[in-house]
Amino acid sequence: MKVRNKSGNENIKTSGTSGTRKIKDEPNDATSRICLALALVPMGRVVTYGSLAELAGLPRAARLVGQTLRKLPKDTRLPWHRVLNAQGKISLPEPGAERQKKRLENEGVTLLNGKVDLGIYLWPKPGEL
DNA sequence: GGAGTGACGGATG
DNA sequence: ACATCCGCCACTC
Repeated sequence: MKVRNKSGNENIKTSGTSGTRKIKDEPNDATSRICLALALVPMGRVVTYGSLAELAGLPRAARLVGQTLRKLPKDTRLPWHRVLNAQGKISLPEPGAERQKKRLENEGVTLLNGKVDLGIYLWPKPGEL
């Protein structure tokens, strides 16, 4: 039996009571919801950090998305490569940027001059969700 | 409990 | 279109 969640089981605990949380914490922590929202992104489509945060119910927490993705394990099945910044460009420094680009093109996402046309690939489109 | 941080975003120059 | 600055939010030390 393989451990699909090496730490997944309770990987994201601690922060529950981080303090900033005033009333009760919601069913899921922010990090968890970001992962869930990310899992919904269909292949061949992309989302921006900001929109993903919003989809996760965390408007304005775009940076959180970045920090969260940063912590993702290498073997994660989440489509982290479908996340781009609001400019339609890859934010990842160097190491992963190339891999991300390759994966995107592999899914049919065309990068023009290193940029993706969000008007076409951004998910969800109005009325689509 | 407090300060620093970041795979961002939007406004400005 | 590009570079810079400031603001945001939750996480980490």
